[in-house]
Amino acid sequence: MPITLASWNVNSIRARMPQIESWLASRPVDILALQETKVPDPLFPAEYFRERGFVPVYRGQAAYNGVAILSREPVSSVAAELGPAFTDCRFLSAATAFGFHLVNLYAPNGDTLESDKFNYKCTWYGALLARIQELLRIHPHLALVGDFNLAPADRDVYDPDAFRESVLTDRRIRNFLQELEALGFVDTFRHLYPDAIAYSWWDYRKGAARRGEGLRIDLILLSRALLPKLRHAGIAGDIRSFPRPSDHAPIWAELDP
DNA sequence: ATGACAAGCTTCGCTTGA
Repeated sequence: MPITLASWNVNSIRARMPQIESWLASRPVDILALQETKVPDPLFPAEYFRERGFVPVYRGQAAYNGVAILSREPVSSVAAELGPAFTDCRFLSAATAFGFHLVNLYAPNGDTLESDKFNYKCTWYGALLARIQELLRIHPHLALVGDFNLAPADRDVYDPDAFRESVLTDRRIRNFLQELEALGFVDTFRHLYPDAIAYSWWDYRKGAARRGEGLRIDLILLSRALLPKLRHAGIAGDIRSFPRPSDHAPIWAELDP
């Protein structure tokens, strides 16, 4: 049986419990990384997931950010600190029982190119890159998943001209992905489907999902050592037509055990 | 030039998201 690794920016785990339940029923997963849980740790619905056979690890805060890993098997070496300068909950790494180390990330959006938030996004990505370099030396079988707030190429954007000066497509941000690729990481979906047009996020406004106007900003990257195990990858875009959806779809990859 | 949806907190209005 292949191992299913999935990632989903749920935009509030408490608001999204019905959708999480129905998606997990339609596609059983072995390990699921969540972003934007928007819940402090004491209020995380840990018991709900334990009752359904998951080991939950999570690091959240009120209102914003928040990351979690739900695993069918115990995890170890859990780390949530990216550095003293980063107090927001956007990073969670763990050793899994599925033959790889996992990093779950929720990259800052960056607001506008001129904003302090964009400077923070660049600083954050710099720290992430340093951490990944360290981790990769120790754990060559490394999966890097989450909401990157980064569209790798113009074909990942429904209207590239409209996003030409965007914090999601800016050269400095795309360079961080290229640095990861230089370390040997591969964008699994793009690797399997070089020409596919598929998105993982749609604006809630303007009927963007219905019109097919989205972005592919959620990614599952596998290290060079782990890539030979990749069998399938996909984006569960149909989740967007369900009631009260997240603005992001779950993404998944199947790996050989 | 602007808002449009959605969620949570600052809760009947504001901030943030992407």
